[in-house]
Amino acid sequence: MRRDIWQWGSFTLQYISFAGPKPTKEGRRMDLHAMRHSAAHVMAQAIRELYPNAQFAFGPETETGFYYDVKIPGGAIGNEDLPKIEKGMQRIAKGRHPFVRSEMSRDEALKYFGSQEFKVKALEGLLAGEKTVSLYEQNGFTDLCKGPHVEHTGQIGAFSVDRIAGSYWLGDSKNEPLQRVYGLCFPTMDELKEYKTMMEEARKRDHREVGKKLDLFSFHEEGPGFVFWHPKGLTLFNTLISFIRDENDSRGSREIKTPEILSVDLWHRSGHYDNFREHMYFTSAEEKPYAVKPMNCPGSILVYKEGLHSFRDLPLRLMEMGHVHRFELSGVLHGLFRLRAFTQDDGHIYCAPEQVEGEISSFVDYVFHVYKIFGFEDVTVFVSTRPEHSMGADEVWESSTNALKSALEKKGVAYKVKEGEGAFYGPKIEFNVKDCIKRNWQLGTIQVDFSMPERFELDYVHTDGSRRRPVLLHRAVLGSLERFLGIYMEQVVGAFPPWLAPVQAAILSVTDNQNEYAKEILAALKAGGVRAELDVSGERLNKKIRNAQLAKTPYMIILGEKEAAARNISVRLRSGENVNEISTETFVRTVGDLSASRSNVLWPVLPS
RNA sequence: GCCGGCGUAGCUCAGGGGUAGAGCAGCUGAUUCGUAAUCAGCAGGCCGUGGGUUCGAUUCCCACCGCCGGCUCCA
Repeated sequence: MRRDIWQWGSFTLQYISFAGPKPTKEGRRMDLHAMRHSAAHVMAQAIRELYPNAQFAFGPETETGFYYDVKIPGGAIGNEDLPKIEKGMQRIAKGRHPFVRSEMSRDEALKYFGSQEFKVKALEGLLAGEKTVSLYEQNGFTDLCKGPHVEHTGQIGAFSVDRIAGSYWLGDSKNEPLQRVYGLCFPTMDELKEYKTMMEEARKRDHREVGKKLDLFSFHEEGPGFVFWHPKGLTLFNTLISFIRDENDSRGSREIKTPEILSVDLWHRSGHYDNFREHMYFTSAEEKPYAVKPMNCPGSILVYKEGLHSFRDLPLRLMEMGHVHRFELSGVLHGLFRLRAFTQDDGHIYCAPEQVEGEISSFVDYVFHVYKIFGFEDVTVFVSTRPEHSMGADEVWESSTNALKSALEKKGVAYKVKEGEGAFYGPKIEFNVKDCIKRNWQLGTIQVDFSMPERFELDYVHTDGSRRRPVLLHRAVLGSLERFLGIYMEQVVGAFPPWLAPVQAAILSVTDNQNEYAKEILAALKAGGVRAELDVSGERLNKKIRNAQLAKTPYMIILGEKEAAARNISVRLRSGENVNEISTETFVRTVGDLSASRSNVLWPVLPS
């Protein structure tokens, strides 16, 4: 598990119910942190029993348990060791061995841990300033540790040794590689089981599997990190774009489109060359250097600079379905979540300084509105401050960060601060949503930028005729459309609402005798704007239904003798319910209405 | 990029130093059937790529590519 809940490309489950101390079956109040930390020590002991020469680095708790970074000189821990380690841990836990704290001077500790190279490094590095250090011992195993721990190993609750992964001393790939052994630990067995069930659920929802099963997209060796959209996936993608386009239009945004490859000079001027180069693709033509755009702002700025702007034009809201390329290390690619090229619903708002707050305020409303439509009701807001790698004066950073905070405060929107997580050109607000299995995802963002307007000498004519510098706001509601679709696929496990479903209706003839009628119905549905497919495969109805059901098709139009004779249709909903013998017009109108309102409902009033 | 694992038919997966198997999907035929898999037959693979070891490699070794899980990074 990663330490931070908003990270994507992976996810972190938050177990709210475990936020604080909790009584165990022993009736004691136990601190979960101490419990997990203690479990790490017990695991270390179990590992040492298996590999007496194991070298231990750090073993902290995580959000779902703990891990320990280990090196086995001349060997490695294998998957087959995990059950052994777990057994060892169970034995130690059963022994109810007390955790005994002691202190010694740093010099003594250096001698004491002489054979543990990482403990020595820790004492010489991180702990160099300490006079004394604390140790914890259980059952003959002593570790350097500041604690606290539970009283004895019997208080550790339910745990399991989960998996093994690579890591480095101090997390730096230049340092020595270590093995990280992850463990899960919860107060009770029920909670451990619940977590494991949830992980199983998450695996089943994996958008890469959904995409394959529903024939939405694929990946190929020939283009690692680049998605290939299939017809059904692209229908989804285009439907999403048309949705967000409508939302933008109704908020006064004008759409533009700018080139994907632009002169390197532009990227020097924008600061991307200095601050973002390692993520950029470069090319050349006629011996002139170009870069493939990793962001859309410079293109938008060129559009703004074309012509003179009056204060009356502001705020000028431009937006672009910008397809950007960003080089990513091969090891981080992950389905639609982490690509090397993706499409942003990327807006750039040029406004007067006094308009910033109002723009932010209405953007917050916009974001909440859209997320709700997708069933993301639980939104967390973060303000990210100046990162190390950045440009601009401190005062400007401070005032723009304050502008963000004050806009949120005036709206009464609660937020948390993420120090040093802003963009290189300005601070930002990030919007996180929680999906239905409690995973957090970062989606939208709005960023204040005083820097680009300066670099590109943007201006507008003020009321008094003087030239003023506008503020640039960068904003995205969905972020990466590809990634958003991946998240949403996992949210609904491929069962898209009618308005998004690539195939809205599957027309199933009961026997071949209805195939002609089925073709008529197909034409009628298509004419009515319903995305429909015909199944005249000669399979039995059961099989046709099964196929449509596995494809998560919202509506199955069943056409048998009865319907053909009465010239009506029967609808089986994805939910299993039926709306029998209605007119094609009623069906088209109903699906149309539900789609127009982006409803999640399959049918307005379910038959009883 | 780094650490570890994996790569066999369109998909899911068995197998294993003597040259490959299942289920589903596909094709053909029969069946014409009312709410989650009709039956039978056929076809389908340079066992990721390139080297090496060997009489012989898909199997063992090495390198590369890709994928998966992590580290780091990130939309």
